[in-house]
Amino acid sequence: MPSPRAPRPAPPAPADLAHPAGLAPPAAALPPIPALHSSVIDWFDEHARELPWRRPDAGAWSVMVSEFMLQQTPVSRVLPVHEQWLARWPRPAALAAEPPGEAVRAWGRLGYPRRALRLHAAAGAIAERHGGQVPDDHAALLALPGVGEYTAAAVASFAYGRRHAVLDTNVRRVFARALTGVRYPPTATTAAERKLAHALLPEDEATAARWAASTMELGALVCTARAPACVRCPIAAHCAWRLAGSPAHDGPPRRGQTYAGTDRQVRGKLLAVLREATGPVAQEELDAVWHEPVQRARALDGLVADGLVEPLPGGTYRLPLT
DNA sequence: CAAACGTGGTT
DNA sequence: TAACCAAGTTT
Repeated sequence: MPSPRAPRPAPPAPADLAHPAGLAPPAAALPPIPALHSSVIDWFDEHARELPWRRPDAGAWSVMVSEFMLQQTPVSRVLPVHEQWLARWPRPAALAAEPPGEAVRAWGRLGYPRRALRLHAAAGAIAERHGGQVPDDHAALLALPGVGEYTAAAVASFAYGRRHAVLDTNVRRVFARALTGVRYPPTATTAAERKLAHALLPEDEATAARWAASTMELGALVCTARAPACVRCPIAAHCAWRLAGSPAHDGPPRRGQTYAGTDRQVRGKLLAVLREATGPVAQEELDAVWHEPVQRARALDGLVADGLVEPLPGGTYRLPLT
């Protein structure tokens, strides 16, 4: 903790940073913030996975494609699709030159296919408004379709080394445990979390970018949701949650999303047929994927409304050409 | 701000 | 096996 007689304005005390919401203080003080940075970054230097979008020669487009694909989809399933995607569309303009349906088809079974549509639209915007170069500015990134607060910060930070708080589910969990002392972060990102993340950001731009990647990787590999591997954690000795005895999550139940029988499942089945088809698909073939006609029609209408499916005059359907 | 939005692996 | 979880965004 900084002395009250510090000769110059000291950075805010760790305990204050960690408890903007007035939660109980941790059982022990954190080390100086720079030491915390070093611990996690040093761990990252030794244990980071080698991923295609992290290679030195990976461009901003590769990073951006990975970020879209990784929105709610595990790395292991993204890897092969990302590789094919970059081989086929090495630059945004190449993707933009093709019909959106091709993006949806190439998306395969990654899930949430609207992301493919948005990535295609983002590529078009980049080609038209940014000279074909993925913007390095957070605000410009945020203006792109499918790019939210997290993705804008991630692309700016990982692709361009810019200084941004990158708050994904991994980082939020690491901060919740190590600094706030709770097992899980709130359901939605709060102002307190943003404040904490910004306060912890290293001053130096390159270090800040490294810190962002490091904390995210720590959450993905060690400080995992169900079974954190604290024995492998570089900051376990300082973790507020551990020091508090690793208390169980107290708030409301995490989240439960049933899938069977939902419109989402029906949409998935319909789109799977259209992805595999080479030409227009007859209504009857789509009817075969789901028995209940009302829900089936609602799902198909939804896909059309979302621009994922294009209805043709003859009562047939295909992935969108425009 | 809660709900919608895919898919598949793990516990 | 039902529930949980995975680098979120949009409405």
